[in-house]
Amino acid sequence: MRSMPASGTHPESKLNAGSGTPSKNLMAERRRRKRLNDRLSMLRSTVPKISKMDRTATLGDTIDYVKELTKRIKTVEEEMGTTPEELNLLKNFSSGGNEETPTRSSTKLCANIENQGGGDTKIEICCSTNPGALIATVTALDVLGLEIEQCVVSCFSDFAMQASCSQAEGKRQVISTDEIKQALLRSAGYGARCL
Amino acid sequence: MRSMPASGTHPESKLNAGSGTPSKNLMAERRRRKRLNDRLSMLRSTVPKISKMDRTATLGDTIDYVKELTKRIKTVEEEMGTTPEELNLLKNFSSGGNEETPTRSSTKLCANIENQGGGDTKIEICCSTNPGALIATVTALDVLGLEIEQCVVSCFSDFAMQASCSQAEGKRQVISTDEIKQALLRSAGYGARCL
DNA sequence: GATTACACGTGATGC
DNA sequence: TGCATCACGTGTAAT
Repeated sequence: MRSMPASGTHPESKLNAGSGTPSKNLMAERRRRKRLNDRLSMLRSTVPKISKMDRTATLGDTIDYVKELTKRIKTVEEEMGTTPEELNLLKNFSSGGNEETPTRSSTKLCANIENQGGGDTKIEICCSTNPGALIATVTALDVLGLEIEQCVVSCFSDFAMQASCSQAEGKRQVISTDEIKQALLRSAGYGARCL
Repeated sequence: MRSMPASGTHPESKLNAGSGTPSKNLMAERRRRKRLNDRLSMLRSTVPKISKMDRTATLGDTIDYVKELTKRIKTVEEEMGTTPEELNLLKNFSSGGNEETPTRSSTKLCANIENQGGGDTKIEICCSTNPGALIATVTALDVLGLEIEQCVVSCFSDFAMQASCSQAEGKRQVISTDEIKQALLRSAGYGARCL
């Protein structure tokens, strides 16, 4: 406890005792110091791991904490980025979606969508086998609000999938077949791996 | 630029000019100030958003940044908890996994797993249609390191899926059929909805 | 020219 | 005892 460091001489120090504009600057410095100490206290209360009440220690702990947080953020967001392609999908959707298909040159990738009327849609997609293609496609359909009624999947030399879907209630209705195609190509071509 | 604040009088200040043990403490204070400034610089280089080079501003920005980071961590981790059921699955796995199957009373739910040898496994699962059952099952298989080679899905009155899987390389090998069954029942019965 | 921010040296205080 | 940390008042450069 350092407790009230004995401000010693009250305002008006030795040299500028009688002048009219004596401690203008002094007061400013006092305020500055106070602000700084307040910030320091806030820091101490914000950062959980405070080893000592030292100024330097506080700053050091803060640095460590920030680094640790950014690290965690990074890893977690990486997992988030690869695991559910939904976010990327949604983003690509809201931002127009027809920039261009990222056709991942030199790997097979094609899709065929047929609107059967009555909210029913027939899906065919085929691409070179990549881990996660199936899960990405299923997720993409889910995001699009297309419920799979029946599907057949083969993942040997290529990944091939045929599915009959119905438009889920309450989801974004009236999606064009082309939108569906773009989304599926995107997700399947992405080749993102889960976990 | 505040640039080399003119240290003014070199070591040996006005009062302790001739004494032998004069500025012992002085040096210490110098070192202290240096350490503190170093920490401050490290902070400035660690925190991306530095509005001004002020000491107080630096601390303030740091506080804001830490708060923002913790906030993002919190929200992201919350999303992680709900969106991919993988984490729940993995947790259930590492913590024994055989507490009891949460058999979601009054809804159909059954699975059958056959080990075909050579890392090949035949999966059959059937449950009352619930949104997300397919995606949950596919995700679960992915987490288990089982790559789907072929599968057939029907989602009309019930959700039914048959699949031939092969053990993915590098993933946790030698999973018992019972473990697979438990995991699948869990995920399918969960009925968790993505997004 | 007034205000702001900093570094400096020093005395005080707790380990 | 010395060693570390702190608050203080002041000089001074930059805005």
